[in-house]
Amino acid sequence: MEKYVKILKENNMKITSHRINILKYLDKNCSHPTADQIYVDLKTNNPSLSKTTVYNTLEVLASHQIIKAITISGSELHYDIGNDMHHHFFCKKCGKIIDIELSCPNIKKMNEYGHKVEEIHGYIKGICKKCLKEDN
Amino acid sequence: MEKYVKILKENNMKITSHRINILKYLDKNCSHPTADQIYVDLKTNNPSLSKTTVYNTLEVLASHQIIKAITISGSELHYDIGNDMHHHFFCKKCGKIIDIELSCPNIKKMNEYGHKVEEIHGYIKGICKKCLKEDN
DNA sequence: TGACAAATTGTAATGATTACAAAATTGTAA
DNA sequence: TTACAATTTTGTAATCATTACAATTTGTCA
Repeated sequence: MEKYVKILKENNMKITSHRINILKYLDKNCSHPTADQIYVDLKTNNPSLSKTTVYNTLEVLASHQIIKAITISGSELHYDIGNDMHHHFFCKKCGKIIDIELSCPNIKKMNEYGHKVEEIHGYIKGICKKCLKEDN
Repeated sequence: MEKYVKILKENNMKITSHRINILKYLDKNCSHPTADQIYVDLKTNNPSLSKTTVYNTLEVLASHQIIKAITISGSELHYDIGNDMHHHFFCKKCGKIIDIELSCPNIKKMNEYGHKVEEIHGYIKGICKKCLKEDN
């Protein structure tokens, strides 16, 4: 059984080609795409795809914690297939989102607050290495 | 010289009553307000205030690092007057944003990446203590 | 005070996301 | 396989936060 079918089955979601394609897209593209980027890219090979379906699918996948909505840019959501825990860097100049392999040991202390923790996001903003160079 | 006037002066910003009021509002209300909340609350005593002015002012204050735009909710920006470094908890049920006094020691490692770091955001999402209780 | 740059205003536009109802598809049970 | 209920998909219209813009007003400094 295909990897993505398995994921959907495990989460009691019906198997549809759009869902498989979106999952596969997120898995293969580590580029933190937006809903629109996913829509445009998949639309070429799946002309029947509707943008609402992309939004619906991302919403249901996120609610099952299969993917994660990244709010770093502040203007639109980006999506990440949540394999390992990592942080994100956002370049204020070029808008690129770069993975940062840092883990915060203090997160365990969150339990003391009494809230139920479901997601942890570490966002760092500034100017990326590449843009810094180009500024000279 | 008043505290807020001083902040504006230090940043070469013209002194206007709207700017002082918005700064004061953010300083007194540790509630992480949105632009709209600030607008509605200040409008009552300052009928001439325009919503665009609130957006402009928040934008320029943030660009001077006097305040910080919090992107935790994903749908609208909240603002924090950045005194000390702290993280934020977002309740997915009631939408409240709660300050979390945690600091991540690993952040120093960010220098190794070569990016210029300007802001650090730690977001934790889940269900807050209060909503957990009410669910029973 | 006068001049000029910067700030403010109100309205119109933008852009991401959501609401909704009709049509299509999936999974299941006979 | 067939039939049916529940879920998914579609396309369009609405929503809501934010931005663009041009006219007007205000702050600052000589």
